[in-house]
Amino acid sequence: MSENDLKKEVTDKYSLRGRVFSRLREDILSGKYEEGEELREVAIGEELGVSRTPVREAFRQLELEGLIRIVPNKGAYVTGISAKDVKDIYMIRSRLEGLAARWATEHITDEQLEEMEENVYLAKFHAEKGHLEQLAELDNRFHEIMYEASGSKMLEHQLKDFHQYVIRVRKKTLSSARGPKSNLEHEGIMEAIKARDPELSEKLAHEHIINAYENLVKNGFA
Amino acid sequence: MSENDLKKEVTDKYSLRGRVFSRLREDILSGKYEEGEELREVAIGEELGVSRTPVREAFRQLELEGLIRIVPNKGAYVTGISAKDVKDIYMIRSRLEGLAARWATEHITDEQLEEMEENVYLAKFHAEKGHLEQLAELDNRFHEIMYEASGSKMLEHQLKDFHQYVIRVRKKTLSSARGPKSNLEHEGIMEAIKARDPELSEKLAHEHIINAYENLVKNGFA
DNA sequence: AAATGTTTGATTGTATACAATAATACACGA
DNA sequence: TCGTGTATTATTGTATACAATCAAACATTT
Repeated sequence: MSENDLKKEVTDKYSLRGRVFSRLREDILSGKYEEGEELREVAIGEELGVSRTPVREAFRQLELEGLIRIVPNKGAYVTGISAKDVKDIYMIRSRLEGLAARWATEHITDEQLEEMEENVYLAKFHAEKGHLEQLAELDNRFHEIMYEASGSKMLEHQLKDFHQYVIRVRKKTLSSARGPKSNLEHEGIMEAIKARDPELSEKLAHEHIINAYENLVKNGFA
Repeated sequence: MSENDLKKEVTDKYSLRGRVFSRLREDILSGKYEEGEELREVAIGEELGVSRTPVREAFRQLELEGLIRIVPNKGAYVTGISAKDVKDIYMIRSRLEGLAARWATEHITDEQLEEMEENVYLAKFHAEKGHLEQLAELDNRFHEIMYEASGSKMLEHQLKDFHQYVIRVRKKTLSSARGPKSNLEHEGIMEAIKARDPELSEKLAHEHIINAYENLVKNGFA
């Protein structure tokens, strides 16, 4: 590996620690554990059939990922996300997604561009049919394609990190009917990328996230 | 604590793990350990007088912070920073510093503004005298003030994270003679904040980081 | 009854023993 | 000599035992 990520992906799926980490992350994001709930080392260990050691190491990582909060000598608690946190995340994302779009404009490959076009086209279809599930799936994928096309592991990692929180937030809100409008905006971003206009693609991607946030607020996010 | 940080600061200075973590981070950032150097659990433990357990837990955190890279069943290696990483970091920072300046414009307190003015004033003095050490110190502090003034723990945490890398990079380059120009730009940002012009302050802070990067390149950063 | 001290149990923090893995050195045969 | 297989050793991965800490229940004193 010539180019090493600064923030390494936690991909050690075959160690117990890695499995505990992935599993706990999933469970927290899916809402299995409530906000503020206390996670006990032995209980988690027994549930997953491992000792406390790998559980503790996974805890340390989850703490740094921001999913749990460890109080020394007390315990580990699932962190909550405040309304302000959500706003901050979306505003930060808006800037970084803008940057990703700019870089994608400069580095996207033909294959990636093709997948993007396919994505937008397919989304249009599902929007007409009212398939919200598939629409959400395609929405996520569109952004991932853009991250990958940016050609920056650093930025990709940052944005994927934030995406975790977005997923958690979405769980708390009704899946809105923004799908079609969102897809239209995707199309605009894509066209700007195709036109090799970094200025425009950055601007549109930026606005896209702002719009998503405003939609969230309008839909009564607490 | 009503508002909880999403990404928790690692502040557990009184546990062995916390001390190992802080110490290793310092040593890596200061350059005591070279890029690619392998860190062995027992060796580190012996050096700090602790067993492997706290060392391992600290390793997991350092891995997520991106300072080391853990290869399963092999070892922990100090990560390197490529020229592209540096560029990516500066570009990402440029956007986030812009956002921080915007928010600072909206949320800065009188005390913070006063410290900022003092900072710029003092820096001007040291610039004239050619005190590079103090100038660099004040430079760092200026940005920290802005992070704090942004009123966003999320953003503050992100930017402080990146700052780590900036420090490492600076170690590798001659301390440039950019100090005075940098301070002039700080003054501009501050004036925009004072004038309550978020648009302008974001733009200036953004450009400030771009300039810093270009200076880095000009000064022959590899 | 209120406040304070004490005991007890549960939980985390750390050290250490043992298992699994990987790299190295070496022996052996083609 | 080269390549392959095997033994050895060092290192990480995991489990467990013990120490330190905290919280809650209980007792004691005023």
